[in-house]
Amino acid sequence: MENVFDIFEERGFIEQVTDRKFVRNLLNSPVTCYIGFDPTGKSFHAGTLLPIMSLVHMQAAGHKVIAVIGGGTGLVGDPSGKSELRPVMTLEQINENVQALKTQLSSFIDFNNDKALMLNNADWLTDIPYIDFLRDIGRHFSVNRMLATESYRARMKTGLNFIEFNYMLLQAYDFWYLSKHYDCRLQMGGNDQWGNILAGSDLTRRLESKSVHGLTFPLLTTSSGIKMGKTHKGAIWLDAKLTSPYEYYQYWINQDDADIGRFLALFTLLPMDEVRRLSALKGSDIRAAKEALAYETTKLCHGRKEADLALEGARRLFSKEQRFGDNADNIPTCTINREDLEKGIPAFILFEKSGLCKTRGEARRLISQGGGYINDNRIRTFDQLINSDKRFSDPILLRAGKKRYKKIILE
RNA sequence: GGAGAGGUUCCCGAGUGGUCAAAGGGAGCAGACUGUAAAUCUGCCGGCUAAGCCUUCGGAGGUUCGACUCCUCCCCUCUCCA
Repeated sequence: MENVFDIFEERGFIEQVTDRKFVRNLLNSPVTCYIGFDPTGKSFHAGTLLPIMSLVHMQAAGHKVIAVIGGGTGLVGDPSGKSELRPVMTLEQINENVQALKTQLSSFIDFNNDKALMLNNADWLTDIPYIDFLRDIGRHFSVNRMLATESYRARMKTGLNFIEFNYMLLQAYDFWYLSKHYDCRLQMGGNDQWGNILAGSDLTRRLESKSVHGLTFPLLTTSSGIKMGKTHKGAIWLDAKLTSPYEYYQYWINQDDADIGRFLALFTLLPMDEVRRLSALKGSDIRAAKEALAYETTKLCHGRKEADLALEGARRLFSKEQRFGDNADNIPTCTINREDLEKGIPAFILFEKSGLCKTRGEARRLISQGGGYINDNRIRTFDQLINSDKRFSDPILLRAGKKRYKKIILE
């Protein structure tokens, strides 16, 4: 079997490694590795997809993976890569999130027969006596060196409080704990975790005279510099209830040309030959590559059926010939009271009600500027009365701008 | 605890008694051009069926015809001193 390290390198997963040769060698035989995840939300989002994909590859290569949900560290809050203190979460919130994340992750990773583990670091972190911790763990950390790390240095201007300062020790403790109890030899994570990973590796060496390693992924931003997985509306969630498969598909198909090749390698499992072929496409042919990216990512996250639907729906809406038609698709919908519509609803109110615009003012602006469409006809005046007479065929399709659609269902 | 600086609309950041819903930039949205891309140009960018009205400038009070701008108290952040 091919060494995952090579797969990682080929697909662009690697930013830094503690010791390239050593780690590659280590991965020649089955190894246990871990990645920590924040329990800050009830769902993972596109920004956490990269580490998840790395676990998928690790597992496929026969390694044992541990996903650590930071139920304990979440109580403290990681300052890495953040400019401000994060709101401290309550234990209940975190526990709720941990549960949800567990189920979600299991659609990517096989947790059967201990092939993979999901642990909550609250289990070993929350009961440590403070004095013991200081004496056994704290003494191994040089404050001078900690202050020199990128993650802390960045915070020297804006401020860093003691609880955040401690985060590094807790994550280091995790790595040590996992190496001791699960023979975990490798920690992976985003590049903002580099300092924390090294801290864990140092601590383990000091405590156990054992060498454990780390590997980080590039911190993904899109070509335009925006953090991966965020849009103006907020995060792109992996949970279908928070981000529908249709929206998820749209998120991916709308990525920059410049990002497509990189994303195909990172976020799909297509063979690299195919990735290279798609990446080589030029001009408007790139759409084919984007479609592949959108389809494959949606399939991985939501399954083949949903991916097919999203693909069809998108094709129907965006193909020149027929903009809308039958209703067998999963375009976002909203329901409107039938009687209200019979009486007639001003267009801008309809746009606001449908959720296409946040406020009526926004809807007014949209329509006035020529961005409001109903069944593919531009609406002329913002307060044009929309009603259910023949001019508007039964499934009313609203469109805001070029690519945001909403289907109106009467009830 | 002492001294100083500061908290402005999504973010950065002007404003220091009326001309302020608040400069400028970024982000975002729309239009044109396109390929559901990028770049570019134009318009928009607190709420409200709006030439007007309403709610905002850390919080609570006060001075004033009138406050984001002045006074009082409180909360929070940063820098230096301990």
